[in-house]
Amino acid sequence: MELKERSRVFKALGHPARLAIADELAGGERCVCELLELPALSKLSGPTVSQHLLVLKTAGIIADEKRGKNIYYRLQMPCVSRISLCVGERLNPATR
Amino acid sequence: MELKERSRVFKALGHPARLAIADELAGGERCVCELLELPALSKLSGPTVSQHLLVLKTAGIIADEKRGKNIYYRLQMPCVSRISLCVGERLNPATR
DNA sequence: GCAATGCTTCGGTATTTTGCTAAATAACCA
DNA sequence: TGGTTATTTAGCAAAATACCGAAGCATTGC
Repeated sequence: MELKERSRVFKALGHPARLAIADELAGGERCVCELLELPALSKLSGPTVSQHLLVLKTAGIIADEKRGKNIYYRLQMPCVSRISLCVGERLNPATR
Repeated sequence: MELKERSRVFKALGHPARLAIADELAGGERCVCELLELPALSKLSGPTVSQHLLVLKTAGIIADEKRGKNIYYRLQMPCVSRISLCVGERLNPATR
């Protein structure tokens, strides 16, 4: 049954908006308001982004913490950033 | 726009059947008939598995080659096997 | 040529996912 | 207290995905 669990992690990353969030959080924690500014997310409504955050959290990829008025998210599965790099390299080997 | 392309790779791996196929192909090339025998795929119909193979191929994860009566698939993105391992470790750190 | 095998493509339905607006909650400030 | 800001939850329509059976296409063996 761990196959299903493992695939849930990939599924969570399998959406441009969510991958953009993971990429951004690889650079350190961000509050939701900061994430909303990302070019890749700027066309989505607040609730939609919130929904994507929940998917990532449920998969165990990110964690949240409330501080004051804001909620901060951070990457909880550090290997995700390495993964993303590796896939990116494979995709356009010509660009290197 | 490479964000979308990269997320397509994750999306492709984000299904138990397809992840099982990728796992299996990490051990070397297999014909479709062999893949159909995998426990994780044994409950799916031939057409369905074929469909999953197409998704993986479209994402650039696997490649196929016809030899005689059979079609053989192989992993074209080797880093995928490493990725899968890394996620697996993260998921149940207790079991190690 | 004909039948059998291995796999894919087609057409359809059921389920899941995505994204929205409106409404709720929570913290802060005046 | 009442208003404002930051974010989530609820409910819903539209789009995408998953799955199947039937039909199609090569290739092989007789």
